[in-house]
Amino acid sequence: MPYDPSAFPPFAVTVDLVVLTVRKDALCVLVVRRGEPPYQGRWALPGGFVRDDEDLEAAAARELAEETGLRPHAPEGPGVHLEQLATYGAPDRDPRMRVVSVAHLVLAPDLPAPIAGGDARSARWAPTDTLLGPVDANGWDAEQAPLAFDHDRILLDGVERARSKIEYSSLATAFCPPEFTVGELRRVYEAVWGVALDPRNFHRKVTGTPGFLVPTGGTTTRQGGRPAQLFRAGGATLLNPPMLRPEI
Amino acid sequence: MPYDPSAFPPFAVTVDLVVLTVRKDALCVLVVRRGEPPYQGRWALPGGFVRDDEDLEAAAARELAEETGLRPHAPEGPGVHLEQLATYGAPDRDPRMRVVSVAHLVLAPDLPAPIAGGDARSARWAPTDTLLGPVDANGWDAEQAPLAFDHDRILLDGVERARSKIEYSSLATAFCPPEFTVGELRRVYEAVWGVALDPRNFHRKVTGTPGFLVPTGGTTTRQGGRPAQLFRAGGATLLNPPMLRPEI
DNA sequence: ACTGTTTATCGTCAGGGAGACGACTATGAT
DNA sequence: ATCATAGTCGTCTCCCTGACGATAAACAGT
Repeated sequence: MPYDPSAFPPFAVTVDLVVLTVRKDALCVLVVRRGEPPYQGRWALPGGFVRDDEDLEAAAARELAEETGLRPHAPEGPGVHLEQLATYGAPDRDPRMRVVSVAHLVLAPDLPAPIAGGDARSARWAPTDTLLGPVDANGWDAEQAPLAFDHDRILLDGVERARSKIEYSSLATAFCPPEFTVGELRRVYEAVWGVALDPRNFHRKVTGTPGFLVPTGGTTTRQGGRPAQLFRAGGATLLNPPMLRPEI
Repeated sequence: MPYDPSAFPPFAVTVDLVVLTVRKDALCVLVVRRGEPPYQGRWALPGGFVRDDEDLEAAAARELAEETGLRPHAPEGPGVHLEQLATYGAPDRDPRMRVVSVAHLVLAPDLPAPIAGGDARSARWAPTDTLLGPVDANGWDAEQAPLAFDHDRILLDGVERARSKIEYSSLATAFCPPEFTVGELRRVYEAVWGVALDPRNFHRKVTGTPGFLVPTGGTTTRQGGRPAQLFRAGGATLLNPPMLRPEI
């Protein structure tokens, strides 16, 4: 068909962020409170419009920096991991106009300050299990009500992506500080999967996979008990054979 | 920020299709020849604009029907499989305007007719290896030149998605007719992965996985040799433990 | 009819990895 | 000193996989 600007409908394109971290042995997501309609007062995933001259991933990185002050690193480098998740474009997902949102997934280590940087909107870390399973609870706290728009679905997809990716990649280290112990890494897996893992078998698995962990020489007792060796993430990005997620 | 239509730039949103099939023991992709600039005369992935009231997946299904006459089935049902692949939105990916394309992946069984339905554009099945590795060849046939726009990248991502998904899901059956033999299924894996698999171990694996294959009772000799049992896809969608892709 | 070829299918065996779990070590808390 | 906590090393068994031999059932050609 010939080029005709009237031949296609205009869309708004946004990026939404599923920023996950592990805090106090729980998988948490960054949510912001909406200041205006629709869904005023409800929690939502952070996000914003893609600019005219901006790539999708650049827009996601910009929004991330605006909300958290974090900057994504190169793939698999230590620190924040950013990847495209999926795109959501149901015609009625935003009542104001036709919006297509390219969701991105961010995995970050536990941040000391609640949220650095950020704009005027209030933001917080919300445990994903209270957001994803609120229907099971008897009372329905407005604080725990579903997220705005279709963000519940986006969050669910993001959590499921994280759960499956740590099986066969070394991405779980993205939830850890630059130096971490085997036990801390195990608690990441346990928080993301919501299961208990055998410390001895886990230790054998991760220390026996070449290139996964590199000992730094130091030790720490920050978890109590016997001092544990400190490691940093090795160069390996793929875990083969994968870490097995226990049957439910 | 308050709602202001001038606050966001307008985008065109399209869907592009990576339609894969296995023909003559080779992984092939559906490509169409472009009739107008840019990239006039070059091969490209089929696709088109998302309509104003149309969901993304519905747009992909519509384009698929227009190009091939195929209709996607429910997930994992026998027949055509359709899923969202990724979204591509570099500012300069289309010289005419700002276009964000939501690519979808389609896995189809070998179709008897080259392309049924379809519009005026010429279409064909192209082996993916000649499209993805043309730089290695000494001569550079225009027929084998890279695809238009960023479709080479999209194709690469689609092939990689297919390669990894048949590891841990029963999706390889989407490349097979409703009834198929173990050998035919093995040739699908061999074509998609580009490796040779041991027929005996493959047979043990697929017939020993509960819910993967259901015998229909019939046999066939369409591949020559001893008659083989016919199966159809069982209800299982996940393969656990996964089919192991041989090391390179 | 016999032989070779092709494909399907069953069986055997050795090695690797994972689950289950015992044992020991090195800290801090009481 | 004793206990609780967490880390680390070993062992044993089971299951899965890779490698590969052997048999079965069709067809093609002589």
